[in-house]
Amino acid sequence: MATKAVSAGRDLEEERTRRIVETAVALAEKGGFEAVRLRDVAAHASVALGTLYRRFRSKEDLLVAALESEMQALAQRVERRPLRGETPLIRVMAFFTLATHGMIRRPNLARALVKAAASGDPELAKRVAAFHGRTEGMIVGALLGRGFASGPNGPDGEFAASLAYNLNVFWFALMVGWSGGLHSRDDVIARMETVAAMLLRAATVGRD
Amino acid sequence: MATKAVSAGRDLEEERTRRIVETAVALAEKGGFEAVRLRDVAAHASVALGTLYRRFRSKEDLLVAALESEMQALAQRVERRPLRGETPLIRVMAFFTLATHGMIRRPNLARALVKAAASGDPELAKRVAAFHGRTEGMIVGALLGRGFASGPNGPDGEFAASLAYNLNVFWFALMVGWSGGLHSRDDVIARMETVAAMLLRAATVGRD
DNA sequence: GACGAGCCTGAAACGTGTTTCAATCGATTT
DNA sequence: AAATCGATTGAAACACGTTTCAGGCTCGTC
Repeated sequence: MATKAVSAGRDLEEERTRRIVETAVALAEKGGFEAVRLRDVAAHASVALGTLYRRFRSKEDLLVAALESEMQALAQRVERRPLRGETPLIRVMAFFTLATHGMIRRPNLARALVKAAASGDPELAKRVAAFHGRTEGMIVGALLGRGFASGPNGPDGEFAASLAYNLNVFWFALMVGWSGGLHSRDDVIARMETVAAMLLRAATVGRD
Repeated sequence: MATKAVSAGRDLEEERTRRIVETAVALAEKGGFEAVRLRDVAAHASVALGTLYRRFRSKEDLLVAALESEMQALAQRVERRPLRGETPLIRVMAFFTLATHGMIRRPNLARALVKAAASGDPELAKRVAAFHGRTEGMIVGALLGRGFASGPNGPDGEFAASLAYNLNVFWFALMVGWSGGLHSRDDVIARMETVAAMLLRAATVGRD
């Protein structure tokens, strides 16, 4: 039967792809961006170099795929244990603290992923934007947690989305700065809190 | 006399360095990051490849030097024609509009410079931080323009510096996004205005 | 004017991302 | 079982950033 064979083939392909991404993550974890040598990735994943290039346009492409996979893990963690807290600021900061720790726990990997995400390739930027969208969804969730969405001064959904976008952009920039050694993990969180507090204050004050 | 000869030597070195950077800018303007092939740069600047590498650690290093030179041009323009406007928001936006147009006027060059600035090399990040500092100085100047520095609700210098830092970080992130084709020039300016308005509102409201 | 130090040059070589290609393999069709 | 078609392989080649080095040049010193 055709379907069976085809889907078996797909499984094989997916299996291979998964192995390639996993290998890339493992190498990046050890030695960062430069340590992800595509010949090594291919060898460790037991595929030929050509196969790797059939799945991924470039090294950055591969690392963006790794980023997507990592972000999905974060999303699952957030889903399983929703962000608690009395105020939107507390909930939002719970999210960014989680995200920051999640990235920085494996610094070499994080730096490699950030570098790939900031590569400037338009094709990749679209995909980066796509998962930014998912991240923003989580931020909106944190913003609109209980007792905020329908409050008299609370931002509505559309406004929360814009806020989430801005917070997300800011966080990404802080990660780029951290990646270059400009500031520490605590700096990232502290700055994030300052800005989040200001944006939220402006949001609640200005919308009577 | 030793001094004379040494300074003559320095002049020659500086002349060569300047020519190298200028060539890099010219090539980047035409074809972006990849078009800056160091063999070509060396040839067009009439130096050997080894000489180029004596002055610059890497391709990114060279482009960061170009970025510094471009930013100095911006600083001079701001100095010559100070930013006018009734409110801090208007003045700050005048600055960011100028800066954004200045970068985006030569898109290929801008993309190349952004990529170099976001490369993640700690050595370069320090230098990028240094000119971020100068940029922040200009932003503080815009914030504290007449009628704001000593007003009853106005931020003092230290607070303005923190604000400037955050605005600058945000602008940089928007440029990275623009660089990948995520948003247009007008998007950058509109988003910048939204965030600047919110941060300034929070600043004035929260400091009675 | 000879000497020495440091810089410059030209060229080769190396590493790694990326491309290419003929031979092979595996699954499907006939 | 033979033919077919796309994917995989292994290996070579190419491009470009980066390093290295031997020889030559410039400039200040003696």
